[in-house]
Amino acid sequence: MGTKERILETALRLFNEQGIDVITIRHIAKEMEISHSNIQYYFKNADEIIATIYEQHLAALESTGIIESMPELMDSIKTILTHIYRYRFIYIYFVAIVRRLPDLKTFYNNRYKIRREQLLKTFALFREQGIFRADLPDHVWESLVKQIYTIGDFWISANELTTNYKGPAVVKAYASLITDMLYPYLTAKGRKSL
Amino acid sequence: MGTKERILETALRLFNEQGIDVITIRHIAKEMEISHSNIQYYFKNADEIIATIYEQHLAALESTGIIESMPELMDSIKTILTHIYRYRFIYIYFVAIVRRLPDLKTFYNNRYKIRREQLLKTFALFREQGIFRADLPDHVWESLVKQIYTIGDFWISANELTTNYKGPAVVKAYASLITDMLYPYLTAKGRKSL
DNA sequence: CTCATTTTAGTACAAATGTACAAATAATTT
DNA sequence: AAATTATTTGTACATTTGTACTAAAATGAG
Repeated sequence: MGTKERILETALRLFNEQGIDVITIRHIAKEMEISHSNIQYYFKNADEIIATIYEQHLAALESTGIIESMPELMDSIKTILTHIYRYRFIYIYFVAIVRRLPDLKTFYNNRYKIRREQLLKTFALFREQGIFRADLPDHVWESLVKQIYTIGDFWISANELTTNYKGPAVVKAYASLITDMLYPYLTAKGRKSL
Repeated sequence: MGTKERILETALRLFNEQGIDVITIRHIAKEMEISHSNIQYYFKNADEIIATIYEQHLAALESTGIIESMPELMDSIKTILTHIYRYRFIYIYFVAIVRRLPDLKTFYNNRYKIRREQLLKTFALFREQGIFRADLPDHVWESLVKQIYTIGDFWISANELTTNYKGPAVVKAYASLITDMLYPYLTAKGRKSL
């Protein structure tokens, strides 16, 4: 593994453990036992490291087309939550990061628009399949997408406020929270498919 | 208005506008056109100011007993969201703040426990009144409380990621998001009561 | 008015950080 | 082997911040 990759890995670990407000290039260098000038050779400053990690994360989340069944949806949710957990510092400092790096906001919004469409199509499909209720107005489904996104982006933070779950176990807990979230939208047939 | 109150007001404004990671005692002093030593006379450091503002906010949110009707619930939600908007920096930097000031976590958790009980009781009441569905398992209601809290704590952040709504208008938008959130839990009778 | 107390201002200093630059070392090419 | 390029280190400097301390100014009590 090259120096650049080791920098990114060490930075990710330190950001996750201690936060972007206390970790500087010098801390990362000390942890790696190299000079801070060496890191500067690859990244001008800490913000550039953060931006690179963020892009890595988004690339790993690359969307996989429209989801067509309930088990597929569950799988997708768990995969995404696992990725988010690995890059959890991003979500804990999300607003501070996009304020410092406005470009990332564009990335985020582009992705959001695509995912929103995909999710709405999945919901429509589930209604056709008789898994989801057909008696709910459109704005409720729109709101559901927003709810899922808000919780998807901030479950890590919510958990840290209460520290109910420690370590990777939190992924399982919040995957089932999202399952519960969908429960009242299911038809009798949908509930059986669970 | 005394100097101490003016410090707290100025700090709140600057924290909301620019964030706790960039605003120091010296910035607040410059904005107020007083010396930073003067602020130090009242608060040892910026963390003490943050803690004081947080306590003010929690005091303003003081819980009002169990909610017994749908309109009362809507009112309560709107009131709380308005308070949160006024103190929005807290929610944007929530995790960073409780990491720096672990005592606030205790405050938060005590409040959460009380509110959780109250909400569950309200839901039970609404089921008895035939407004809420009676066919949903307990864990779904537990999860609903968590969902409401997660969104309640992070709607400000979620909005800033997309910047859909600017200024106080955001309160209205997210109040109706929470209304939508409850929609699939309503019975036919409950839907009419809206 | 005088004295004591409270409030405000000014200054100074150490530590941390971002940034720049030159020198040394390692790796690669010719 | 010599020259070139890539990588790493050491150092230095300006700026910011937290913190401490002293002095000045304002306020209030007797």
